[in-house]
Amino acid sequence: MKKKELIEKLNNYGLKATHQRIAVLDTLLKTKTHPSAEELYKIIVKQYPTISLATVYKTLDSFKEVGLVKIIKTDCDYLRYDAIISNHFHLYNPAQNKLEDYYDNDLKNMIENYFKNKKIDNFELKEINLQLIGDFK
Amino acid sequence: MKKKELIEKLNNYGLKATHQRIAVLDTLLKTKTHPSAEELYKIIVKQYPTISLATVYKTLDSFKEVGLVKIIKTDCDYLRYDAIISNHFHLYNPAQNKLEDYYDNDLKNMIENYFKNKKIDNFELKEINLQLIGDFK
DNA sequence: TTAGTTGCAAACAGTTTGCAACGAC
DNA sequence: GTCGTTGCAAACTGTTTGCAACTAA
Repeated sequence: MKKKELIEKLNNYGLKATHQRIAVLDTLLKTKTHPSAEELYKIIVKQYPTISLATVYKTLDSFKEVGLVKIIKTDCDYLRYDAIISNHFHLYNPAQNKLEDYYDNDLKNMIENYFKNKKIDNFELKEINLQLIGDFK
Repeated sequence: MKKKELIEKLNNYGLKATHQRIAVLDTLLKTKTHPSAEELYKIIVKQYPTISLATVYKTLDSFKEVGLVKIIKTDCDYLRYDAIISNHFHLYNPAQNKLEDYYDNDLKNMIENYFKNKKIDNFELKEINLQLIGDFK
């Protein structure tokens, strides 16, 4: 994504387009591993040596607040971030600590249809959070 | 569950039946809210004033190692524990931080059948981790 | 110009660890 | 008696915060 587009995206979400935010958003969009704040920081600091880890945290928190990213929790002991593109699931392997996106509209539709017919007592479903645990081959 | 049964259960899983472990297992089985280590500690310490928080952590970790409990991660910033009884899903509300078991064999079978026919490329599915996010009424 | 953002260092929360005393087997 | 477990305090890790300096709009 070009710098101009990144700025536009930030503005669309009501955020000032600072260098730091542009760098974080750019890096997060480019990184497919669902990185932690620290991982993002280590990548960004190479191009942008004055950025601080706290800023990465604050930036990710702002992004989360406006809905630009989601937090993913896995078995590992830090938060991972997911730049939101569309509704999807995750594949995860605890031993490798590897997390991948999994797009499957059939599965998504199947589950959504299931809950159109079947209502859960005393619960109004808003969102489905599905992690598929297994081994990458 | 009676004390005798608790001891038996611990032994079956290869664990020495100490007072502390009996208390933690007993409390965890009785508590339906999927408590954190600290919550369990606060309950147990009333009956057993000398137990320490570190012991609760160590105990829960032993339980996890042998497969007596599972860790559940939600939006909240501590770990919650689930005494394993059978395969089930979870309902979760982030605002209330409320987590409930959700048993639904139809849903479970539907998803399992789906993956009998549809294989994921380069991934061998072992386990399904499903959280239903929404509002309790 | 100014309200919001950054960077630093210090604080924080939940969890883990080292180790001497203890207890289950 | 032995070896694993406990309890304490201290350490650790990831994350958050307070605040003065800075900067995008």
